[in-house]
Amino acid sequence: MKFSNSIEYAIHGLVFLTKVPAGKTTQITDIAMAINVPEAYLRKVFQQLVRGGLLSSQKGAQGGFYLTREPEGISLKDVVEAIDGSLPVYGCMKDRRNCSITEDCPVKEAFEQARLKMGEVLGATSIKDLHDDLLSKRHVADWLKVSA
Amino acid sequence: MKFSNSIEYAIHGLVFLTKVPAGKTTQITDIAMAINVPEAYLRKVFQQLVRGGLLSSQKGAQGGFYLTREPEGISLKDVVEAIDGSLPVYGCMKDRRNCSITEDCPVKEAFEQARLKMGEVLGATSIKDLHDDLLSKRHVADWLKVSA
DNA sequence: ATATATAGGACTATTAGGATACTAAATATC
DNA sequence: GATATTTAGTATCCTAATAGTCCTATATAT
Repeated sequence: MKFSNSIEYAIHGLVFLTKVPAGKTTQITDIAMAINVPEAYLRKVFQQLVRGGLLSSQKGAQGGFYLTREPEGISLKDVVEAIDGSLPVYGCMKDRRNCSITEDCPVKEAFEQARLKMGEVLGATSIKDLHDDLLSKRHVADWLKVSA
Repeated sequence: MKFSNSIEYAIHGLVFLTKVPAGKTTQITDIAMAINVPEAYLRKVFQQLVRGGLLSSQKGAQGGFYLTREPEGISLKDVVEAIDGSLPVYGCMKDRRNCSITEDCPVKEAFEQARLKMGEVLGATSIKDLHDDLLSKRHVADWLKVSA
């Protein structure tokens, strides 16, 4: 069980856009090249982020993508939910078993609690945090090379 | 992103075994019938639980499965790890991108923190808790029917 | 008008999970 | 010790999800 590649691509794409002056658009070709992921696939991922409200886009000449909100307002939880739909869920198979528990199932509740905790942590980390951390930790070596 | 069916089958199988007197073995056929899941598949799931040390098995006539530890010593985290190998992981694709961060990647750290929190919660709930909850909540209706 | 860029759908490939079937090995019991 | 019983282990199939590509439609700045 792991978080999808799409999530990683999305995060890196968003961190990259943090460096772009507000109001300016960036084309998918440039972003894909900068973070070194397949362009056609990143386009798909970015479409999901637009639908999720994290990005806005402009069609046509001189168009491209830009952040809808400030990077400090975009949490990792937002990204995961925009891409995967939700944090890891306990999917009860009650119809396949002969189980009549219609509510307050303790199994489901335990997993739900865990999911909420996870959400709290991911919700507390923003794209801006990641961007700043990356710089401050001086992994500047080729991070800047790819993202500046 | 969801927890696998195998995990649910494992949990219900383990809760069922909680009702069996210590030292007594139960055959997979009976367990599968009781919790209403495919026998051949449950056998495979139980093999994973044996390898994970949660169950022991005895071959031959009058053989079967039995809990290795007391049910209060088996947490949901143990079950998830025995089946899925680990709680949800952030799988970094650094080799596909040109990224040279070898340690302390903030993205990875954030997901790792979330994973640990989730582990804490799941680690705090035991198979016995679930069993007792199910009884006390009086969903006895057909839960007892299938598990007694 | 036209060049340029995203939107969106169709499509393929690869991988993981769910499920089954069959063979080998262990053991209680007679 | 022979045998019936029962789990272990493996090989296989099916299905669904993820990863990734490509082509066409649509919007827009110039």
